Amino acid sequence: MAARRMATPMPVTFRQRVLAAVRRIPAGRVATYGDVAAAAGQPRAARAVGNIMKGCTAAGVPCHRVVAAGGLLGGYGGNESMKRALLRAEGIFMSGKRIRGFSAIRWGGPRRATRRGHGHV
DNA sequence: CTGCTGACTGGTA
DNA sequence: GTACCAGCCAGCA
Repeated sequence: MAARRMATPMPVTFRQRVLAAVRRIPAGRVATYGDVAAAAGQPRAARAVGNIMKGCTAAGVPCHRVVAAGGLLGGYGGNESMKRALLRAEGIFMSGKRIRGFSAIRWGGPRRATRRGHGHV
C-alpha cells in the first residue's frame, strides 16, 4: 500500500465518482440515483447524478442499471423501452414501471429496503 | 460570477 | 392509487 500519489490533487469530479459507482454495479442488480449519489459521496445529489447519467455515453457504464427510487424505471434519453429490454436481458423483470423484487436486486443490499422494522415481505 | 436546468426524492393533497 | 410542490446538487450558458 502506501501510495505516494498525494502530490496530485486529482480533481476527481462528482461525475467521475458517479461513473465509477455505476461501473461497480454487478449485472442482475440495480441501484437508484440516490444510491449512486451516496456511493459518490453525496446522497443528496440524486438529481445531479441523473444529469450526469445523461452524458453516460462512455462504454462500460451500465447506465441502464441505474433506476429511480421506489424501483421506478427512471429515464433513458427518452428510450425507456430500451432500458427495459436491457434490464430484462440481465434477468430483471418489472411490472409496468415498477421493478419486480426491486429491494431484492437493489445493489447496496436490502438494508433499508423495508424500513418498517418487520421485514415480513 | 449569477442563474437556470434536469434520466431525482419525499411529502402532501 | 395518482398529481402537485418544494428541496437539493452538479453541470452548463
